[in-house]
Amino acid sequence: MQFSHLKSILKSHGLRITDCRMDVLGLFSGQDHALNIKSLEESLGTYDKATLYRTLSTFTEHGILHKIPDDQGVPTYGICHGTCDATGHHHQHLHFKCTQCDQVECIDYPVPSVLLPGYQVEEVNVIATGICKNCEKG
Amino acid sequence: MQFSHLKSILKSHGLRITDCRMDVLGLFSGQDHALNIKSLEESLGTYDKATLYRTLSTFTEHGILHKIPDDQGVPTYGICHGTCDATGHHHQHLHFKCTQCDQVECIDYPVPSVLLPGYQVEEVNVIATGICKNCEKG
DNA sequence: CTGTGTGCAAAGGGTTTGCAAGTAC
DNA sequence: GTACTTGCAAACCCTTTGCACACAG
Repeated sequence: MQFSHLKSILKSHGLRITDCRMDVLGLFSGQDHALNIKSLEESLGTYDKATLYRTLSTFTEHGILHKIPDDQGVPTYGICHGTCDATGHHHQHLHFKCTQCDQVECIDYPVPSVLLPGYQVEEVNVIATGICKNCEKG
Repeated sequence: MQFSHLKSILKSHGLRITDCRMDVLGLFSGQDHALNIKSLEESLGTYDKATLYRTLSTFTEHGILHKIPDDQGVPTYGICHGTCDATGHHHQHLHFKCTQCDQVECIDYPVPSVLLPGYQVEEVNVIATGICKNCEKG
Protein backbone atom coordinates (compact mmCIF):
# COMPACT_ATOMS: atom_id res chain seq x y z
CA MET A 1 0.00 0.00 0.00
CA GLN A 2 1.28 3.46 -0.89
CA PHE A 3 2.21 6.05 1.66
CA SER A 4 -0.20 8.52 0.19
CA HIS A 5 -3.08 6.20 0.84
CA LEU A 6 -2.02 5.45 4.41
CA LYS A 7 -1.66 9.15 4.99
CA SER A 8 -5.11 9.84 3.72
CA ILE A 9 -6.54 7.27 6.11
CA LEU A 10 -4.91 8.98 9.06
CA LYS A 11 -5.94 12.41 7.85
CA SER A 12 -9.52 11.36 7.29
CA HIS A 13 -9.65 10.50 11.00
CA GLY A 14 -8.09 13.78 12.01
CA LEU A 15 -4.90 12.09 13.16
CA ARG A 16 -1.42 13.49 12.77
CA ILE A 17 1.00 11.75 10.47
CA THR A 18 3.81 10.18 12.46
CA ASP A 19 6.33 7.49 11.66
CA CYS A 20 4.90 5.10 14.19
CA ARG A 21 1.33 5.45 12.99
CA MET A 22 2.36 5.06 9.36
CA ASP A 23 4.36 1.93 10.12
CA VAL A 24 1.66 0.33 12.25
CA LEU A 25 -1.00 1.09 9.70
CA GLY A 26 1.22 -0.18 6.91
CA LEU A 27 1.76 -3.41 8.75
CA PHE A 28 -1.95 -4.05 9.13
CA SER A 29 -2.71 -3.04 5.56
CA GLY A 30 -0.11 -5.40 4.16
CA GLN A 31 -1.89 -8.58 5.17
CA ASP A 32 -5.07 -10.01 6.58
CA HIS A 33 -4.10 -11.44 9.92
CA ALA A 34 -4.93 -9.87 13.19
CA LEU A 35 -1.86 -8.85 15.16
CA ASN A 36 -1.05 -8.59 18.81
CA ILE A 37 1.40 -6.40 20.65
CA LYS A 38 4.11 -9.00 20.49
CA SER A 39 4.12 -9.25 16.71
CA LEU A 40 4.06 -5.47 16.46
CA GLU A 41 7.11 -5.27 18.65
CA GLU A 42 8.90 -7.88 16.61
CA SER A 43 8.18 -6.09 13.36
CA LEU A 44 8.61 -2.56 14.64
CA GLY A 45 11.14 -2.95 17.42
CA THR A 46 12.27 0.63 17.06
CA TYR A 47 9.22 2.02 18.80
CA ASP A 48 8.62 2.02 22.48
CA LYS A 49 6.09 -0.45 23.83
CA ALA A 50 4.06 2.35 25.36
CA THR A 51 3.88 4.14 22.05
CA LEU A 52 2.64 1.02 20.33
CA TYR A 53 -0.05 0.56 22.95
CA ARG A 54 -1.10 4.16 22.55
CA THR A 55 -1.20 3.81 18.79
CA LEU A 56 -3.36 0.72 19.04
CA SER A 57 -5.87 2.37 21.31
CA THR A 58 -5.98 5.53 19.23
CA PHE A 59 -6.68 3.48 16.13
CA THR A 60 -9.32 1.44 17.91
CA GLU A 61 -11.10 4.54 19.15
CA HIS A 62 -11.17 5.92 15.64
CA GLY A 63 -12.49 2.77 14.05
CA ILE A 64 -9.33 2.01 12.13
CA LEU A 65 -8.67 -1.17 14.07
CA HIS A 66 -10.88 -3.42 16.16
CA LYS A 67 -9.87 -5.26 19.28
CA ILE A 68 -10.52 -8.99 19.27
CA PRO A 69 -10.96 -10.60 22.66
CA ASP A 70 -9.00 -13.75 23.33
CA ASP A 71 -9.47 -16.29 26.07
CA GLN A 72 -5.75 -16.42 26.71
CA GLY A 73 -5.89 -12.83 27.81
CA VAL A 74 -3.81 -11.06 25.18
CA PRO A 75 -6.04 -9.30 22.69
CA THR A 76 -5.30 -9.08 18.99
CA TYR A 77 -6.19 -6.29 16.63
CA GLY A 78 -7.58 -6.43 13.14
CA ILE A 79 -8.06 -3.75 10.55
CA CYS A 80 -11.57 -2.49 9.97
CA HIS A 81 -13.12 -2.48 6.54
CA GLY A 82 -15.91 -0.16 5.71
CA THR A 83 -18.49 0.76 8.20
CA CYS A 84 -16.58 1.41 11.39
CA ASP A 85 -15.89 4.82 12.84
CA ALA A 86 -15.42 6.56 16.16
CA THR A 87 -19.09 5.96 16.99
CA GLY A 88 -18.85 2.19 16.84
CA HIS A 89 -17.79 -1.00 15.18
CA HIS A 90 -20.09 -2.89 12.86
CA HIS A 91 -18.41 -5.86 11.31
CA GLN A 92 -19.75 -8.41 8.94
CA HIS A 93 -17.01 -10.87 9.54
CA LEU A 94 -15.98 -13.46 12.06
CA HIS A 95 -12.73 -14.15 13.83
CA PHE A 96 -11.06 -17.45 13.47
CA LYS A 97 -8.39 -18.47 15.91
CA CYS A 98 -6.22 -21.43 15.06
CA THR A 99 -5.46 -23.56 18.08
CA GLN A 100 -2.30 -24.79 16.42
CA CYS A 101 -0.50 -21.70 15.12
CA ASP A 102 -2.41 -19.22 17.32
CA GLN A 103 -3.01 -16.92 14.34
CA VAL A 104 -6.21 -14.91 14.36
CA GLU A 105 -7.83 -14.17 11.02
CA CYS A 106 -10.73 -11.95 10.07
CA ILE A 107 -12.93 -13.80 7.61
CA ASP A 108 -15.81 -12.42 5.59
CA TYR A 109 -18.80 -14.39 6.69
CA PRO A 110 -22.42 -13.52 7.33
CA VAL A 111 -22.85 -12.69 11.00
CA PRO A 112 -26.29 -13.73 12.21
CA SER A 113 -28.51 -11.04 13.59
CA VAL A 114 -29.36 -11.77 17.18
CA LEU A 115 -32.89 -11.03 18.36
CA LEU A 116 -33.46 -11.15 22.08
CA PRO A 117 -36.80 -9.89 23.38
CA GLY A 118 -36.23 -7.25 26.01
CA TYR A 119 -32.58 -6.81 25.10
CA GLN A 120 -31.01 -4.17 22.94
CA VAL A 121 -28.28 -5.83 20.93
CA GLU A 122 -25.65 -3.45 19.65
CA GLU A 123 -22.80 -5.61 18.46
CA VAL A 124 -22.32 -9.27 17.69
CA ASN A 125 -18.92 -10.86 17.76
CA VAL A 126 -18.37 -14.37 16.46
CA ILE A 127 -15.19 -16.16 17.44
CA ALA A 128 -14.52 -19.55 15.93
CA THR A 129 -11.64 -21.76 16.96
CA GLY A 130 -10.18 -24.77 15.26
CA ILE A 131 -7.51 -25.55 12.68
CA CYS A 132 -6.85 -23.01 9.97
CA LYS A 133 -6.38 -23.59 6.28
CA ASN A 134 -2.59 -23.56 6.46
CA CYS A 135 -2.20 -25.88 9.44
CA GLU A 136 -4.84 -28.24 8.05
CA LYS A 137 -2.67 -28.82 4.97
CA GLY A 138 0.60 -29.43 6.77
CA MET B 1 -29.08 -27.02 44.81
CA GLN B 2 -28.35 -29.76 47.31
CA PHE B 3 -24.91 -30.64 48.53
CA SER B 4 -25.32 -34.21 47.42
CA HIS B 5 -25.82 -33.10 43.86
CA LEU B 6 -22.85 -30.75 43.91
CA LYS B 7 -20.74 -33.52 45.35
CA SER B 8 -21.77 -35.90 42.62
CA ILE B 9 -20.75 -33.37 39.99
CA LEU B 10 -17.27 -33.12 41.47
CA LYS B 11 -16.99 -36.87 41.89
CA SER B 12 -18.09 -37.54 38.34
CA HIS B 13 -15.11 -35.50 37.21
CA GLY B 14 -12.73 -37.29 39.52
CA LEU B 15 -12.25 -34.23 41.69
CA ARG B 16 -11.83 -34.25 45.44
CA ILE B 17 -14.56 -32.71 47.55
CA THR B 18 -13.27 -29.58 49.23
CA ASP B 19 -15.00 -26.62 50.85
CA CYS B 20 -13.78 -24.22 48.24
CA ARG B 21 -14.89 -26.30 45.30
CA MET B 22 -18.28 -26.92 46.83
CA ASP B 23 -18.80 -23.23 47.50
CA VAL B 24 -17.67 -22.10 44.07
CA LEU B 25 -19.80 -24.70 42.36
CA GLY B 26 -22.75 -23.81 44.56
CA LEU B 27 -22.40 -20.17 43.64
CA PHE B 28 -22.51 -20.90 39.93
CA SER B 29 -25.35 -23.35 40.26
CA GLY B 30 -27.47 -20.89 42.16
CA GLN B 31 -27.95 -18.46 39.29
CA ASP B 32 -27.43 -17.91 35.60
CA HIS B 33 -24.94 -15.09 35.38
CA ALA B 34 -21.38 -15.55 34.48
CA LEU B 35 -19.01 -14.54 37.26
CA ASN B 36 -15.54 -13.11 37.35
CA ILE B 37 -12.85 -13.40 39.97
CA LYS B 38 -13.93 -10.21 41.66
CA SER B 39 -17.47 -11.37 42.32
CA LEU B 40 -16.15 -14.70 43.56
CA GLU B 41 -13.93 -12.92 46.02
CA GLU B 42 -16.77 -10.77 47.22
CA SER B 43 -19.03 -13.76 47.78
CA LEU B 44 -16.38 -16.12 49.09
CA GLY B 45 -13.89 -13.82 50.73
CA THR B 46 -12.68 -16.56 53.01
CA TYR B 47 -10.67 -18.25 50.30
CA ASP B 48 -7.36 -17.13 49.01
CA LYS B 49 -7.28 -15.51 45.59
CA ALA B 50 -4.81 -18.10 44.33
CA THR B 51 -7.09 -20.91 45.41
CA LEU B 52 -10.01 -19.35 43.59
CA TYR B 53 -7.95 -19.02 40.43
CA ARG B 54 -6.88 -22.62 40.71
CA THR B 55 -10.44 -23.74 41.26
CA LEU B 56 -11.61 -21.84 38.20
CA SER B 57 -8.99 -23.35 35.97
CA THR B 58 -9.56 -26.84 37.32
CA PHE B 59 -13.28 -26.50 36.63
CA THR B 60 -12.64 -25.13 33.17
CA GLU B 61 -10.30 -27.96 32.27
CA HIS B 62 -12.92 -30.47 33.38
CA GLY B 63 -15.74 -28.88 31.42
CA ILE B 64 -17.64 -27.73 34.50
CA LEU B 65 -17.16 -24.07 33.69
CA HIS B 66 -16.34 -22.23 30.49
CA LYS B 67 -14.22 -19.15 30.22
CA ILE B 68 -15.78 -16.24 28.39
CA PRO B 69 -13.35 -13.82 26.75
CA ASP B 70 -13.90 -10.16 27.38
CA ASP B 71 -12.40 -7.23 25.55
CA GLN B 72 -11.67 -5.45 28.81
CA GLY B 73 -9.24 -8.19 29.67
CA VAL B 74 -10.88 -9.78 32.71
CA PRO B 75 -12.54 -13.03 31.75
CA THR B 76 -15.78 -14.28 33.24
CA TYR B 77 -16.83 -17.85 33.81
CA GLY B 78 -20.15 -19.53 33.17
CA ILE B 79 -21.40 -22.93 34.13
CA CYS B 80 -21.58 -25.54 31.40
CA HIS B 81 -24.78 -27.38 30.67
CA GLY B 82 -24.73 -30.73 29.04
CA THR B 83 -22.23 -31.61 26.46
CA CYS B 84 -18.96 -30.26 27.78
CA ASP B 85 -16.18 -32.33 29.24
CA ALA B 86 -12.43 -32.44 29.55
CA THR B 87 -12.14 -33.02 25.81
CA GLY B 88 -13.85 -29.82 24.80
CA HIS B 89 -16.62 -27.29 25.11
CA HIS B 90 -19.66 -27.37 22.85
CA HIS B 91 -22.18 -24.76 23.78
CA GLN B 92 -25.49 -23.97 22.23
CA HIS B 93 -25.78 -20.59 23.81
CA LEU B 94 -24.48 -17.12 23.37
CA HIS B 95 -22.95 -14.65 25.76
CA PHE B 96 -24.51 -11.30 26.28
CA LYS B 97 -22.53 -8.55 27.90
CA CYS B 98 -24.38 -5.48 29.09
CA THR B 99 -22.41 -2.31 28.48
CA GLN B 100 -24.28 -0.64 31.32
CA CYS B 101 -24.14 -3.03 34.28
CA ASP B 102 -21.24 -5.13 32.92
CA GLN B 103 -23.07 -8.35 33.70
CA VAL B 104 -22.43 -11.29 31.42
CA GLU B 105 -25.26 -13.72 30.83
CA CYS B 106 -25.38 -17.06 29.12
CA ILE B 107 -28.51 -17.19 26.97
CA ASP B 108 -29.95 -20.18 25.20
CA TYR B 109 -29.94 -19.27 21.56
CA PRO B 110 -29.23 -21.17 18.39
CA VAL B 111 -25.57 -20.78 17.55
CA PRO B 112 -25.09 -20.85 13.79
CA SER B 113 -22.86 -23.55 12.41
CA VAL B 114 -19.90 -22.04 10.66
CA LEU B 115 -18.72 -23.66 7.45
CA LEU B 116 -15.37 -22.54 6.14
CA PRO B 117 -13.87 -24.50 3.27
CA GLY B 118 -10.39 -25.65 4.18
CA TYR B 119 -10.85 -24.89 7.86
CA GLN B 120 -11.73 -27.24 10.64
CA VAL B 121 -14.09 -25.41 12.96
CA GLU B 122 -14.19 -26.83 16.48
CA GLU B 123 -15.95 -24.25 18.56
CA VAL B 124 -18.07 -21.20 17.89
CA ASN B 125 -18.43 -18.49 20.45
CA VAL B 126 -20.97 -15.71 20.01
CA ILE B 127 -20.59 -12.61 22.12
CA ALA B 128 -23.28 -9.98 21.90
CA THR B 129 -23.05 -6.63 23.60
CA GLY B 130 -25.73 -4.09 24.29
CA ILE B 131 -28.26 -3.29 26.99
CA CYS B 132 -29.69 -6.13 29.01
CA LYS B 133 -33.28 -6.73 30.00
CA ASN B 134 -32.89 -5.24 33.46
CA CYS B 135 -31.07 -2.08 32.45
CA GLU B 136 -33.43 -1.56 29.51
CA LYS B 137 -36.36 -1.31 31.92
CA GLY B 138 -34.75 1.12 34.34
C1' DC C 1 4.45 28.67 18.07
C1' DT C 2 1.11 25.37 20.13
C1' DG C 3 -0.73 21.23 20.86
C1' DT C 4 0.16 16.48 20.18
C1' DG C 5 3.11 12.31 20.11
C1' DT C 6 7.14 9.79 21.82
C1' DG C 7 10.53 7.55 24.96
C1' DC C 8 11.79 6.25 29.35
C1' DA C 9 10.98 4.56 33.76
C1' DA C 10 7.94 3.53 37.23
C1' DA C 11 3.55 2.10 38.83
C1' DG C 12 -0.63 -0.63 38.44
C1' DG C 13 -3.62 -4.69 38.05
C1' DG C 14 -4.53 -9.36 37.14
C1' DT C 15 -2.70 -14.01 37.27
C1' DT C 16 0.63 -17.65 38.26
C1' DT C 17 4.06 -20.11 40.99
C1' DG C 18 6.98 -22.27 44.93
C1' DC C 19 6.76 -24.07 49.06
C1' DA C 20 5.23 -25.59 53.64
C1' DA C 21 1.26 -26.92 56.17
C1' DG C 22 -3.29 -29.00 55.98
C1' DT C 23 -6.78 -32.23 54.20
C1' DA C 24 -9.41 -35.93 51.38
C1' DC C 25 -9.64 -40.55 50.64
C1' DG D 1 -0.08 -42.86 54.70
C1' DT D 2 -0.07 -40.64 50.21
C1' DA D 3 -1.33 -37.60 46.96
C1' DC D 4 -3.76 -33.62 46.28
C1' DT D 5 -5.29 -28.75 48.02
C1' DT D 6 -4.74 -24.65 50.31
C1' DG D 7 -2.67 -20.22 52.04
C1' DC D 8 0.79 -17.03 51.86
C1' DA D 9 4.07 -14.30 49.65
C1' DA D 10 6.67 -13.36 45.90
C1' DA D 11 7.23 -13.33 41.13
C1' DC D 12 5.44 -12.51 36.57
C1' DC D 13 3.24 -11.09 33.06
C1' DC D 14 0.72 -7.18 30.26
C1' DT D 15 -0.81 -2.53 30.25
C1' DT D 16 -1.13 2.23 31.77
C1' DT D 17 0.66 6.61 33.48
C1' DG D 18 3.72 10.85 34.50
C1' DC D 19 6.82 13.71 32.78
C1' DA D 20 10.34 15.91 29.91
C1' DC D 21 11.66 16.26 25.27
C1' DA D 22 10.67 16.09 20.23
C1' DC D 23 7.85 16.86 16.42
C1' DA D 24 3.63 17.88 13.18
C1' DG D 25 0.91 21.29 11.49
